[in-house]
This record gives sequence, structure tokens and C-alpha cells, in this order.
Amino acid sequence: MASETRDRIVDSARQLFWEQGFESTTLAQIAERSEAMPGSIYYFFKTKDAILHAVIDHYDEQLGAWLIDPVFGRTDDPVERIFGVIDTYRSFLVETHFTLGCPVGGLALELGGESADARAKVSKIFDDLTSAMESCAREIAARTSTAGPSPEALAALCLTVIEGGIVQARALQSIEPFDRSVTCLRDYVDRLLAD
Amino acid sequence: MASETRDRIVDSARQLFWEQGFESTTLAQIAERSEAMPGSIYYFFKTKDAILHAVIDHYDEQLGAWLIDPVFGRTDDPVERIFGVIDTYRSFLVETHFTLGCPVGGLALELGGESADARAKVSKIFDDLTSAMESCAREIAARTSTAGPSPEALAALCLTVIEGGIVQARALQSIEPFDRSVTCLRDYVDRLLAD
DNA sequence: GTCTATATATTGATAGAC
DNA sequence: GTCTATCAATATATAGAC
Repeated sequence: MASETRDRIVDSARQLFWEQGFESTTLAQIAERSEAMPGSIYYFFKTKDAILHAVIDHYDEQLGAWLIDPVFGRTDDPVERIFGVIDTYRSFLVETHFTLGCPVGGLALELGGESADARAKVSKIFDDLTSAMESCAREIAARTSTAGPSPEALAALCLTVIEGGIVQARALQSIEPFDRSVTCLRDYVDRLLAD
Repeated sequence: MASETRDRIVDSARQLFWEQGFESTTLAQIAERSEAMPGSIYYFFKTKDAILHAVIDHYDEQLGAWLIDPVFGRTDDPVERIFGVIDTYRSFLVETHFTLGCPVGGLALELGGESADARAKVSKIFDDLTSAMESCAREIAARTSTAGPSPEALAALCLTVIEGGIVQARALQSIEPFDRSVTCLRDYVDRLLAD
């Protein structure tokens, strides 16, 4: 099951899906980047869809270590944690000049109708990320006196700011709409904490 | 230039791009839905990309009449206008059971790297929609005493809530994250106006 | 497990009759 | 302007030697 070649194939596919999307990526491209021949790819994966599942599983397993743990390990403050996660996505956008958005969000939109089980896995990843944001939102709620939004709602807004900011940033090829949205979210959180 | 057949082709392509994305849509599907033979399609359009451009141009021309005018004609209140536009997108999501998100946002993500001129057109559509939201945000700012976010920032957040809410709703096949984000946005606007 | 070679289907696109 | 027929390229996927 585990294999160095297999890992290379999944990692190459993951990069390509991130850069171009699932549909636009061909097996020839995966073969080229992973330096594995088509025959080798089909030794490990029965179909192209099977590669997609492996990529999504990889995100599912690595989301914590890759995105949440570094940020949450850096600080205990719930506000800093939220904006630390958001800033991680911002860095991807800026460093890749808006070619790399959210790997999971991109797949979510692309898998809209078809492949119900792949979409279900993507759904779970969103749930996990929402849970992490929710723990921060709960701490924030505990610090405020008047009634603010539910932790679930604030957590949803945080993911919304990430995904919506990415869509606009990629469309406009500018980080400005992303930053503007984040500025509002911070203002909102500040106002909540001022109560 | 204008032709009933051509209109049918563009409209069918528009629907299919909305439902499945640009890459996943084949000319055979466009031919089937528009009831035009491949030969006819290529009489009007030199390439598949030319169809894409026609679709984007259609959105560019019809965005006002299709999305903004109905909402802005219904009320003068800037807050109601903002949430009226947002609710239009919500209706698409719910009525189509999360298969139809934002036609422009979907293309924006898909055209990330390639076809720079198509992406530029998409960019212009976002600018137009942002302008409409910005006019509302400016009125809201005029009603508040203390310093709130800039109208540009609040407008960006409105689009972010739409696009980010759609990504999550389609991923989770649930309107909940969309509604939760909108609830927060409304709470934020209420707090701005309470100042 | 990895390679070469190739099958099969579908893609975007074209030619030319009418 | 619309049709039929089809091309050439590319896609996913397979067979079988090593």
C-alpha cells in the first residue's frame, strides 16, 4: 500500500489539481511531474478518480499538521489564531501570484454535482477546519458580555472570508479584496470584544 | 452577428458552464442542448474559447438587468439592497439544491492561470458588482457617527460573503454555512449603524 | 513494481454538400 | 446558415514484457 513512488504520484497530482483543477489535469502531466510512467500510475490507481480520492484523503490527514498546528502552536490567543490561519492562505495567494488558492475549496466547487463520495470527503475537511475556528470563536464569545453571534456563525464567517477572499483575489489578480474583507472581519471581532 | 441560433448556443453554453464548469462542458453537450449541430456552432464561433468569451460578455451586459436592477428597484434602503442581492444568490443555491453557485465566481476560479483576457473580463464584472455594493456601503457609512470600515472594504466583504458562502454551501450541500455568514454580516452592519 | 506499447473513446475542430 | 461526415489530437485506460 505505502510506496515511495505512490507518494510521488499523489503529491504531483495534488500540486497539479491545486494549480489547474482536477478536470484540467491530465494523467500525462501527473506522469511527467511524478516521473512515473502511465503504467506505474495504473498499477497503484485503478482510475483517475482514485487519484483524486487519494489526494483528498491526504488533505484530510494532513490538514492539522500542515495548516492548523503551526498557527495554533505559535499562540494561545483565539483572535491571533483565527487571523493566523487566514494569513496562511493569504501567503499562498501572494507568493504564487494568485495561482494557488484553497486546494479544498477549488475541488469543492469543481465537484459540485458529480462524485458524491469525493465531495463528502471534502465536506468533512471543511467541518474539521470549521471546528478549529469554532474553538476560537467560543473563547471570544466567553470574553464578551453582550450577546454576539454564535460560535458556529463566527466560525462560518471566518471560512467564508478565506474562500470568498480567494475567489475575488484570483478574479482580480489582486490581494486587495482579500485584505479588505479581512480588515472588516477584524473590525467586527474588535467590536465584539469591546462589548 | 445577432441570430436566434447564436443566442440559443450562448444560452445553452452559459447554463452548462454554470452547472458543470467550462472545462467539463463539451461541445457535444452544447450542441445537444442548443439543438444546433457542431457545424452550426463553428459557423458562429471559431473556438470553444470564443463561446466562453460570448458567455462572459453576456454576463457583463446582463448583470445589471438580471441581478442588481430587480433588487435595487424594490427598495431604496442600502441595507436591504445589500441583503437583497445576497438573497438572490441564496435562492439559486437552495432552488437548485446547491448545484448552481455563482456563475462568475466559478469561472474566476477555473480561469485562474490561463486565458488572461477572459479572466480580465470576469474581473470587470466583479468590479461592477462591487461598485453597486459600494454605493450602499457609502450610504451606510454616512449614517454612522464613529469611524467604520471604508465603503470599499465593506463592499468587498459583501461579495466575500456571497462567494465564500457559496463555496461552503456547495461543499457541505447545506445552506447553513451560507446563512451563518450572512447572519454575522447583518449583525456587523447593525453594530455599525448602532454607532 | 516498473516499463513500452497500444487500445479505445472522446475531444475540439474542419470540409464541403445543400 | 445549417447540415453530414469526418479529421487529428488527446484523453483515460490496458496488455504484457521485463
